[in-house]
Amino acid sequence: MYGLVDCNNFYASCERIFNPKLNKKPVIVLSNNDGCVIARSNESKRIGIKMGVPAFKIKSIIKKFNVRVFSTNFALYGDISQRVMAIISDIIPLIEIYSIDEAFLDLSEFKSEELLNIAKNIRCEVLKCTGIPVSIGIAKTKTLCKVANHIAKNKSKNGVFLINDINYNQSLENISVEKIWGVGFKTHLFLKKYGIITARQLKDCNLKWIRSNLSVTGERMVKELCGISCNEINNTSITKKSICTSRTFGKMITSYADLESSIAMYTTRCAEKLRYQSCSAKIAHIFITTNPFRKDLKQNIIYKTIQFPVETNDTGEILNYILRTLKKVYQKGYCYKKAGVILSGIIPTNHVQCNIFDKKNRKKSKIILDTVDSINKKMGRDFVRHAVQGYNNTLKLKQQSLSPCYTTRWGDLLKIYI
DNA sequence: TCTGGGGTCCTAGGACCC
DNA sequence: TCTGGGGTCCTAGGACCC
Repeated sequence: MYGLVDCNNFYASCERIFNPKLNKKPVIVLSNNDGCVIARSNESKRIGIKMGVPAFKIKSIIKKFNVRVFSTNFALYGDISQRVMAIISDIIPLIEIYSIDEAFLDLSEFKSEELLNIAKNIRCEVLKCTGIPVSIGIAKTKTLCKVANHIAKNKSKNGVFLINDINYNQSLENISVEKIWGVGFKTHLFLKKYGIITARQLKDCNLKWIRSNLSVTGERMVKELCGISCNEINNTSITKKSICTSRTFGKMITSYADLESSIAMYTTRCAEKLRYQSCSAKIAHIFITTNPFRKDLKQNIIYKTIQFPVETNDTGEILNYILRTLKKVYQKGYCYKKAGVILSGIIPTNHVQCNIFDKKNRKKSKIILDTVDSINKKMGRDFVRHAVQGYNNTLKLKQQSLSPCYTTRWGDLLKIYI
């Protein structure tokens, strides 16, 4: 048996921990630049605020219902997430951290009659130690756990639900197919065309037909709905196969210098992430796009791939390749709105095969990189930086409603007056 | 005025090999 | 008239996830 712990309205719940005045009030959290809604408390869902809607389109609702609005505070959410995961790990030895607010549990070692009590215990502990409410679904496969979790979020279930032989068919009957893990926009349209509306109908589909129309991923999904596990707990690999840093700019950018310093910053972040997982990359992609919502402006998308001669995680070296390419592909006369850097072809640094013509002293640069990383860790991000990154404040994110970093910054520590 | 960021996996088709 | 058979590797693009 598997379990799935899912934090309820995670970002909104994080904002409430240190600000109990927000309890029972509608809360929303916005994406970067305070653009779109990316988290909603139950109260916000009830007044009709949809996921992903641009903030400027719901101004009147925010005012009318006095919705509490927050900019994203990833330092806070990331730290709270680690605490939640640590508590779950203390109770269940084998877990897979699936996302910032979800973890799958391997429950195969436990007796079936214990399962509900274990889940209730996890719920209590997480709430007591972090203030985050969670829901837990238990079932034979991960996909069914997702269904169980969905049901657990129903008020009458008290946050815990187990799918067993008795309630199995009924549970699938009551859930529509687009809620199933792995059914997205396109698949939903396809299934609808054939009259497949409920999860139970999907479960009863012919596997060969599913395979030929929805490929092996669809086949696995349906098997999982039938209770055949195709997706084990994976707690091994934390190394990423691609690493991306991209941002939408607060203001549109026209100058090459601004573009260059932003690309330099994304490159720096990517290289840091790469070193953090002790890996090196062979390929970089850069992209720069104009604002697709501004139909009145000329549109342009630049996308370029760069191969390095040897895999590397050296910020300076990668910057060199990327900025030289940027200079070549940059086109004047457009208002750019978004840019990013992606690194791929990632392997562990100790697997890197040297190039006979490689002139770089890699031992020396490793010492420099380690030193820079350790200084920046102690003194704060970008304390030591490449000059090309600049100190340009016009590239800063718009974050008008940022809450304090209660748990990660000394200056933001909560003060209590008695 | 204003519209996020970061990932994974699969497949088809091209280029190549003997 | 008629033009084989069996592979691998790579990449772009699609679909999905949070």
